Amino acid sequence: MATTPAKPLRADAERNRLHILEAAAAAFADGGLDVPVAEIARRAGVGPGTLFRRFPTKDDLVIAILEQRFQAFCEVLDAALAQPDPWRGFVECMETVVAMQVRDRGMLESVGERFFGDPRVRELKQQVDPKLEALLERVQSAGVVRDDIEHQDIPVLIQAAARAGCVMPSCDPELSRRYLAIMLDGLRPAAATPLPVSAPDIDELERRAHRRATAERARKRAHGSA
Amino acid sequence: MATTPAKPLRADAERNRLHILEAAAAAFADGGLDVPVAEIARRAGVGPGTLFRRFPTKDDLVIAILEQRFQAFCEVLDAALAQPDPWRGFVECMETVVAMQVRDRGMLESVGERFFGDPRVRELKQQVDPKLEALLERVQSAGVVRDDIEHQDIPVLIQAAARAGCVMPSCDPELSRRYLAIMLDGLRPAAATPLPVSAPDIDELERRAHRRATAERARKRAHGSA
DNA sequence: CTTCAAGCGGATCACCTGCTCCGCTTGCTT
DNA sequence: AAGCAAGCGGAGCAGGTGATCCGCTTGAAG
Repeated sequence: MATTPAKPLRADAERNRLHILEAAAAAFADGGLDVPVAEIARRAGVGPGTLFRRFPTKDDLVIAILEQRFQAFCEVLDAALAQPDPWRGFVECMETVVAMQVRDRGMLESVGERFFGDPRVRELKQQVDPKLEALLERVQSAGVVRDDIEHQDIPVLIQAAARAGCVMPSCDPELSRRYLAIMLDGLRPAAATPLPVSAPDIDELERRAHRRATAERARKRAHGSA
Repeated sequence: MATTPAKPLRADAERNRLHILEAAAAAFADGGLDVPVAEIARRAGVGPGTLFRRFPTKDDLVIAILEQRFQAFCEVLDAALAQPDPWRGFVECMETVVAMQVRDRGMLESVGERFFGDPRVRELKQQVDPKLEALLERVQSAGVVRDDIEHQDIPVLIQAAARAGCVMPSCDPELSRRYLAIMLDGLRPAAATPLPVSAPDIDELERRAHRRATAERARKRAHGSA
């Protein structure tokens, strides 16, 4: 999909593209999305000009990295669905994904914060959603997860657990397992007190976020030209 | 403590100081810590110069606001401890504090992220810690919260729940109640599967964070002068 | 009322960051 | 080997932000 749809890149250019992607993935993972583009270019051994010809915007670069991450997410979900024991599959999936997020500050910041509502990210999510629904349906049918959980809750809980293990600069995957365990216990039918609020309408939230972002951008342009 | 220890401020200056604090509290609450200082000054109806004379650094301003917030937190804890039913006191306290955090993006970002490890914030936390321990001790003695929870877990869970309701730009206090409810269910003794990881040593994490921040600052100065 | 230091605020600096431009280089084609 | 377009990279631009400086204003003490 992202691989050379029209014109085959020159050999050295393609090599550079890969270097950039590699450097960006590493930089975002341990520095978050705030790492300067110049540093990514330096790490990749190219000039800023080269980077920006390939990825005209910093956002484009982030999205490219996110595509990789979502693909990994998909694979984890498939593995979970292949597990014979629904509960074990579910738990292992949650643990793996949480660990992935903790190790990747960029992912953490982008999906839930800065790129929430971005159309390209929404598309990536839609690719994951059905698998998520299947995973939840399976554990609920087996009676090992309470019925008032909905599939939109899962990513929220994943992010919450990941963040809990990320009390700032020392992100600790181990620690997040502790809080994930508490949340998982809260998902069992035994403990369930009825939930006080219904699950979020993610679509609506995303639309709102996107509208707001667009409006903000428009406001800034207007400010500039006025 | 922060109130005029040495020299009484001139009347108009004191008035301005209060305006600044008010404006900063509002701005941080709904814009996060990234709001430009200039905008706070504008909202307060003063010039940037005035603001920086009173609060020489943006950080100083943030800390001043945090002092207020922590005091409010203390009051909520006292109220919870006054509740005759331990569990109800605990739950109401958690719900209130989570709601406070959701409504105040600045608090959310500062305590767990940007100011984690800051000595002044640590001091504020120490003022809250004993109350937190008492609150937890009470529910555990009553047998309504599992025993393998430790007091350091509480702020982490609060932050996690608050963040869960903050899927970016539309922070929704209602939504965070849903996820807090799940976590609270996970705290009941009934559901408890043994926790896989021990509670964080917050002190150690804070020391590490502070050391890292100091090192980073030193690195930048060196870069500047070299 | 006079006086004067404390206070004010905006122009300005220093710096950082995303992004662009353009003269030079380099891989592919014939 | 030669020619040329695709590619390169660094100098530099635009804009935004924290912080400062300095000439003017104003509250309050005598």
